[in-house]
Amino acid sequence: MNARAESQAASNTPLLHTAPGFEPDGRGNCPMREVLDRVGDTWSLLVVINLQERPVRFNALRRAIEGISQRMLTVTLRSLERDGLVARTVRPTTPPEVEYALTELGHSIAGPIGALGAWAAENRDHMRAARNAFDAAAA
Amino acid sequence: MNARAESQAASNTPLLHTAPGFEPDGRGNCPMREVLDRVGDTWSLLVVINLQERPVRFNALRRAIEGISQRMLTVTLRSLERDGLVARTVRPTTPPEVEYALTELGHSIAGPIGALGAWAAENRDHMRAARNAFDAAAA
DNA sequence: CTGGATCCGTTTGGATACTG
DNA sequence: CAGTATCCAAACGGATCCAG
Repeated sequence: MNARAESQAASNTPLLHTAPGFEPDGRGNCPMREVLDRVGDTWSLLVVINLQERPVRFNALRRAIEGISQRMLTVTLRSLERDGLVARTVRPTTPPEVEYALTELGHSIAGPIGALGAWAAENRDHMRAARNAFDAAAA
Repeated sequence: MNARAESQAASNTPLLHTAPGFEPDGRGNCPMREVLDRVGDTWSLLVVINLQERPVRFNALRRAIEGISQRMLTVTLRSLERDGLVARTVRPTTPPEVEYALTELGHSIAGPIGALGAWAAENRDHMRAARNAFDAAAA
């Protein structure tokens, strides 16, 4: 089969977005992309994981997530709240106490995230080894 | 319980990185972060999904993933190859044919990714609604 | 066909200082 | 305690041109 015929055959078998969550909606947007655009940033998943056990207050969360700046914690929490994954509760005491908790939707994403986390834990060494091998070969 | 006592109690119960894949390794790096740093970008997961069924050549992949630029496809494939998720095979014909396929490691991550994709498909409307409600409340 | 190289606008995110 | 506002450097990513 020559190159042209092969590419012809390939175009007969729709290639893209065939897995669940990847079907485009007509304007090139697939659900996966929308979700990644929202929780695929540096901090969102880490925040979700840290809220899984129980509600946590702002500065406790800040201390828990090593390396996050105050600004990014605020921004991340607002984004998660906006998407309905996190609920924000203010108790008007002095000083004010603001508690963040996962919503039902937030809890529901913890499963898939956990699956990815488990994969990460199992395969980090494998990935590191592959990376070292690749870099060694390039040198 | 006052604020100090509460924060004391909180510190007695380790908060961070308690889920699988989130335990730090001593230098603040958790597996999840490493993985997200590698496949959490705009295109990596889409490339993996598109390689799930069968190996695909460069330009077929380019056509399949709507919106990806030539440069980003190259960059993304190199990154996935470096991490051992994708294998690159060159057939020295004229014109050259370069085929990309998932490695065993690449196939193993398709499961967790699929779980996230399924969640995305099920909950995209829910997230959109939450977002609209939030924006409406802010206005 | 499969890229590499370059240019350049956009976005991300850290540091810092200030507020109720 | 829980933010907000501003500044700024680095990274991301698209467009374009060139090459084996």
